[in-house]
Order: sequence, then C-alpha cells, then structure tokens
Amino acid sequence: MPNAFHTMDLALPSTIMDNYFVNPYPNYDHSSNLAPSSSDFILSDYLMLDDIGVDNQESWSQSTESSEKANNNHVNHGLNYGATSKNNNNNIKCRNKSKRNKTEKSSRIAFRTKSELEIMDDGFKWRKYGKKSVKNNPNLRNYYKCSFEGCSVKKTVERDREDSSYVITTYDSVHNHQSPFINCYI
DNA sequence: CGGTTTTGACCTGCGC
DNA sequence: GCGCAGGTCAAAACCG
Repeated sequence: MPNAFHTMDLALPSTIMDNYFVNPYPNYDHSSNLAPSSSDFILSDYLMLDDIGVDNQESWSQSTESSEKANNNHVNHGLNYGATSKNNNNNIKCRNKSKRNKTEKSSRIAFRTKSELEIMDDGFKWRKYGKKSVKNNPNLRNYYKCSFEGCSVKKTVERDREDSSYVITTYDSVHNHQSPFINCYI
C-alpha cells in the first residue's frame, strides 16, 4: 500500500506534522493497492498564521516559501503521488488559534483545505460528539474527539462560510500517541 | 453487542 | 444579571 501521508508530511513543517497528520489525498481509497492519482490529491498549498481566530477569514494568507519547500521536497525525495503538477496551486492553510486566553499557551491549529469531502482521513481515529450551527455560517460545525484512550485531542470540522469548497479543520491540543498509520509511514 | 452518530439539553464565557 | 454563541454531555438511535 502506498503511503498516502508522506507527501503532506514533507509539505508541512515537521513541528506540525509531528502532531497532525493531514491527508493530502482525501479522495483516495486507502484500501486500494494503487498509488493515488492527481484526482485524489487536494489542491493544496498551506500557510501558517499565528494568534488569529478562525472566524477571521481575511486572516488567511499564503506562504510561497512553503510551497517551494514542498516542491523541492517532492523532487528531492521522489515522492510524486499525483502531486507534481498541483504543487503551485495547493490550498491547505493552517493557523494557530488562541481565542479564549491570549496568555494561555495554545496548541490549536487550523487547516483550510480545498476538498469535496468534509471528513478527511488524517490517520487518527475520531469519534463525533457534537454538531452545531455557528453564527454567520450556513454550514454546520462538527465536533470530534480522538478515540485513542487517554488522548484528549479534539477537532472541529466546518465548511468555509465564504467558499464552501474549502473545509476548515481545527485541531485542539496534541496527540499523546502516534498515528495508527505510522507503521506504514516509515 | 459494542462502537459510533445523532441531537436536544445543558454548561460556560463574554459583551452589554 | 441577562442573552447570545460556542462547546460539551449523554441518552437514544444506528450500524456493522
């Protein structure tokens, strides 16, 4: 089975990928033995922002350095499962969120991903515990907890209110265990 | 039958 | 204190 997480691992900083496994192939059938195709790959570049609330849509911005790094990594490591022609248009964006308490150390981070699927396989097992409509967003926000025993990581998933082709996934806290997919990763 | 999802109720923080 | 909005709980329903 091909490693569907490898490309994003290289595209995102290791500090993020150590704790968040973002699946760059949300449309890819992991149970198949085929390598992901370009149609499986999400249009993605990503971005990192600090101390910005998710509600502030204008705060999303882009990091070309990250794109270039991702491109170089793809080339250098020969990992091009459908990613080679899409790198410059990648659209994953991420940011830290410290809305509740500015002085509190926050390990919140949000990814904005262009995807038709709301539920993207990020390598962890999640249990849904809530669904809520939020103000100024016609789309519902879904609440998930990590199913791993003793792990308190939560995530929320909602569609971008301005562009419903994007999915905003916010991770809260850090996993105290490895991804179940880590074995096929190394 | 056990794990997951659904969904209304409840809790909490914040602004006024 | 009150109302609003976001987040969580927990019982029931659902599903493999």
